[in-house]
Amino acid sequence: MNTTLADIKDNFKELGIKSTLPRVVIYQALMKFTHHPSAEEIHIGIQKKYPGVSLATVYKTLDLLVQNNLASKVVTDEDKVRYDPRTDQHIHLYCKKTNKIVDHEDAGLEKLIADYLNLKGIPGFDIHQIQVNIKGELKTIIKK
Amino acid sequence: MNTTLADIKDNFKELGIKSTLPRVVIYQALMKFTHHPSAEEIHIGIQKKYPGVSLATVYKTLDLLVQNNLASKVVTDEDKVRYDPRTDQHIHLYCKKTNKIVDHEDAGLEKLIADYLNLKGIPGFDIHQIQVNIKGELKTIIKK
DNA sequence: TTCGTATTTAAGAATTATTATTATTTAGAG
DNA sequence: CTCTAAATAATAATAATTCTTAAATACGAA
Ligand SMILES: [Mn+2]
Ligand SMILES: [Mn+2]
Ligand SMILES: [Zn+2]
Ligand SMILES: [Zn+2]
Repeated sequence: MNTTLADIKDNFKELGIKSTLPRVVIYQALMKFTHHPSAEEIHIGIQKKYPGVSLATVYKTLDLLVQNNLASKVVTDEDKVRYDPRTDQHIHLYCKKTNKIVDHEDAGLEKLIADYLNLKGIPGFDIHQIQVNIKGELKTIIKK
Repeated sequence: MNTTLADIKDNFKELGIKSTLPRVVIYQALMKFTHHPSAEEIHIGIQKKYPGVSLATVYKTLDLLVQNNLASKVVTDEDKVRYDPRTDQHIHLYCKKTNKIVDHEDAGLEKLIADYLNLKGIPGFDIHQIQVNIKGELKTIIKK
């Protein structure tokens, strides 16, 4: 993963994005979360180490990342957008209990769907992206 | 479809919902739209025939419908919720061009996914609902 | 290494979808 | 037809996000 400070700076430079501390910190924080944080969560998350970064900057930076394909938006039925450090297609599990959204890898299922739709298509519709969201509950794992 | 005024009133009565003109009108409007309207669209849509219904009532009624399983919420990456007069599982096509969201019937695909997940399951996760959203563009149909 | 400048930032105001409050109206049980 | 709990309209409040602007900063050029 391009997760070190130097990597991120290179990453930004390649895209012609000015490398500022707030941006690096926000991007790192986004990558650290596993449950797809909101802008506010990221803002809170960076407070300890980097106080003073404004919430507006968090929003603008997240937008910038999305625009440059370094992140994507994830919508929920709450009134806040959440962010994903991945931009490739993958399945999301939405936990109704914890409100966590976690990634789920299932290449088999994704291929099944893609093949089916490649073959059959959708009349009158040009497919760009297929999203599979699975709602349910994360089970509490009992370690014995 | 239970779409006549009498049907809707019966429908409401069965659920113990008081049958008021605003509610009937809002519910009818929701069913008439095919592209999954926002509360505001519904509010505007009913103005001509039934002016004076407040936007707050539209919101409250839509919530009531959702609570009683007569409608469901549909989220998008815009900051407004849209509503669906269906509550059964079905596929949505999101048109990036027109912002329309249209239903797509494909029992074959839904069964394919359901069977696959029934068999394989998702470790550590209790599946309640599977949502398939397909983003892309509605093709302009050229009638000759 | 400086500069110079276009870009970015922090702060706070503004916007916008949605929800809450409350006085008034109304559905519908009796 | 009356009575009353529930619904409505009007409007204020809330909360996520965006906008505005003056001050700070990155970074290419000198
Ligand atoms: Mn909102
Ligand atoms: Mn909002
Ligand atoms: Zn993800
Ligand atoms: Zn639908």
